[in-house]
Amino acid sequence: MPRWKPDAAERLQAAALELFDEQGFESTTVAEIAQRAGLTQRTFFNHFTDKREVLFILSSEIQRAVVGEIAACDDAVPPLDAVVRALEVVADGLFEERRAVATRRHAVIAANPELQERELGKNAALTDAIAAELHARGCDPDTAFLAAGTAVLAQQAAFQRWTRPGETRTLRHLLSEAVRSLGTIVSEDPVTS
Amino acid sequence: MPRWKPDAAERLQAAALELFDEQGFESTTVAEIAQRAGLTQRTFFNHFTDKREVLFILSSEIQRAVVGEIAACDDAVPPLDAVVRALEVVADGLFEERRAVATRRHAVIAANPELQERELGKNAALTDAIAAELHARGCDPDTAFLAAGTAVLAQQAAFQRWTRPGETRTLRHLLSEAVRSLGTIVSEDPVTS
DNA sequence: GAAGTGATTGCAGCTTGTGCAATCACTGTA
DNA sequence: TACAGTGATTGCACAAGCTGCAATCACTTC
Repeated sequence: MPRWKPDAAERLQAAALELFDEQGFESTTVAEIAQRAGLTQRTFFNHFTDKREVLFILSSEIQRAVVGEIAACDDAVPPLDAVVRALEVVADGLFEERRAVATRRHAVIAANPELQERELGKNAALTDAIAAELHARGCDPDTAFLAAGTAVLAQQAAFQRWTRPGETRTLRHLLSEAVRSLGTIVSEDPVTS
Repeated sequence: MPRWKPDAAERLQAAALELFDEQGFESTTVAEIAQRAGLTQRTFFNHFTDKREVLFILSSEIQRAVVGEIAACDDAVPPLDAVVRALEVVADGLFEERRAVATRRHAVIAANPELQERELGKNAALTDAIAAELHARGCDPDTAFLAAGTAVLAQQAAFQRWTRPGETRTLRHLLSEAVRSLGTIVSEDPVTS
């Protein structure tokens, strides 16, 4: 018998998601979360830098996956296309099987401004990481940032839809739909054409 | 003689900007800021909901201005173009004359993750407000979000450059340049063409 | 002259988050 | 078997952010 039950971080995340769902983020204390996971407040802060971070366990893995896919992509592929393809692969590999949890989590985040800000921060970090990778592939920094930002924007729109109750299409499908819409929107703009 | 010195919020903002610049955001306490402004911590929290908010006095005004410009725009103008034109007008009307302060403020924000998250939150709020206005003009919600997000992304890229030391071009100029780059990036993408 | 307004303040209290030292089952080594 | 080392967990003390409530007091209004 191990000294401690395993998967402390996962247990904390599950407890947090339940409590935020039941009572809301603000009126849930870290002590409560830890208690439901059979741990203490101090231990919570050993695993997560702050209360919000408990809902973002996966983001570093997602970021690594996306950047890796871009790096593996042929250099001839234009920047935006490279990023979109990477996001599609990751959508299939990491998101699709987690749709149920992702939807609950998304509802919790949507209900609280602090959590929304943290999610925006994670998206920005993803954008910067993508831009850095594009830069490493030879893109100039400004183009890299715009291409990364455009792709993440499409991802955001697709994710929004993907977590709507009643929506059954895959994230990959919604993503390429969003990218197509973007093409229309930008090409209709007199300044760009 | 008035009972209290006027412009408490502005004084607090000036004091905060100085202190954050001198010592950093984290190692500056709200009590310190209030003291330098000749007030107390309690009064600080009467004016601002939290410590970060003191650097974002103008954002509500900016948001109102942008939305107003879009509303005043001819309905025949396509969505992205309408938003970009509005951002250009506001760039001239609210930003250009504040370049010096904006640059100091931007440096402070860039140095602290919490402040960056708050700025992302403000940009997201702006995006949502723009999308709502586009929707009111007849856009479907998804197109509205993508058009708003694209414009704000360009604004972000332009603002980034505008606050770089040595950069002398106007924000309006940098903004239309960013929009043009976006056009190139998106039109080079096989998926959208 | 009396009553009302509103920006400011003090204070008590809760929560978040950190530093530091201690615990204690498990592991590897002599 | 003995014994030192590792590492996840914990308690405690404490700084700082933030809130609710009641009080102050110059200025305004009737």
